[in-house]
Amino acid sequence: MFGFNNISIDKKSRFSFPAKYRDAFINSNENQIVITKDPQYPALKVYLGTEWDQISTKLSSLQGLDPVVRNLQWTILGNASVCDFEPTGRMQVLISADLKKYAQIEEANRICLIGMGNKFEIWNQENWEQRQTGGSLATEILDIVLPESIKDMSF
Amino acid sequence: MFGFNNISIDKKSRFSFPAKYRDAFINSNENQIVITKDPQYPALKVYLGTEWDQISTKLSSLQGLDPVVRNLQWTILGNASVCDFEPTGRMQVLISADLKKYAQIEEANRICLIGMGNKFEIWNQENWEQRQTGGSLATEILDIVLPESIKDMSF
DNA sequence: ATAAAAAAGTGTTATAAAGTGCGTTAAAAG
DNA sequence: CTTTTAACGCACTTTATAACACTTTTTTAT
Repeated sequence: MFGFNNISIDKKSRFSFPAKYRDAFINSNENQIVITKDPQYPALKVYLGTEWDQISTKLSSLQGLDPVVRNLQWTILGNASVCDFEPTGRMQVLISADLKKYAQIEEANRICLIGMGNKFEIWNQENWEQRQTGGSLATEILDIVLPESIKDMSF
Repeated sequence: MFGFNNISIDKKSRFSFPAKYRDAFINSNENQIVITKDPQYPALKVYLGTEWDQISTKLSSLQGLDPVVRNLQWTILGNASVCDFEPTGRMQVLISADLKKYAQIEEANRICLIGMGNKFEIWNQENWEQRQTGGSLATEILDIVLPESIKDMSF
């Protein structure tokens, strides 16, 4: 599940996964898709249900009294939108108004869906291009000092 | 049970859980909801009855001579409001005047209900936004030195 | 102490908005 | 040229919320 896709979102804020990923979804028996905020960039993360279960379980088990951990829990768990998903059907997923706003795709009728192996990212086209050509984005957050407990996690 | 929801509270201080959580409540056979104070932030914690039983049992069994433990017991146990809850019905819950005040949602007719997996948080919208964008809140309490006995608990 | 009034809590209904499903058309791929 | 995929439009369903009516509890005044 790799690669760049420029796809449309309809008036009700739905997009469909490109057909080329269908087999992969069917093979790993996915029936849920989870979209949430990227903790560093104005972009969205898209996890398959099986992957999400692992990440969310681990993240919610961490000691939430550490402010960095608590912030990650808020961002990732607190913004997760879980959608039922049929790999044999239209593979359509709704993006909530709140997540659209965060990724700055409120107005857009096109988004960039980037396959990153076990997850996807959703970007506003301009932000993606700027990021690719080395520019930085107004809202990005880079200087996080991570506590030991999450240094071995990848989101 | 994840995700961000901006929902209304009516004139009588009731809110209803979004319908998307209904199945989860039914599956875990919940018939009680507990709302209490968040020990660190001006926010509320919402536990399912089954989860509450575990947390409250464990917390009340701790040695109450440690001032930090005692404070947590007061805050969490001493402010808990237990509501009957029918997952198959309207899923409505009343927020007491006292808890509204603590979370600074006295005037507001909207709240943020944040699904964090096994629990929810309720925030006043402005506080939530400020917290998410890295700001700190006047009433938050961060520098708690935790006794060993609660380091493995997550509230 | 009792009655009246006010407040607090519970439940129902109506309606607008949001979300879902599916058929059709247009575009792309084989 | 045929088949598959992507995008669009429409109709239907579900959900959220405000408005209203009723019951119970608390407060106030006599």
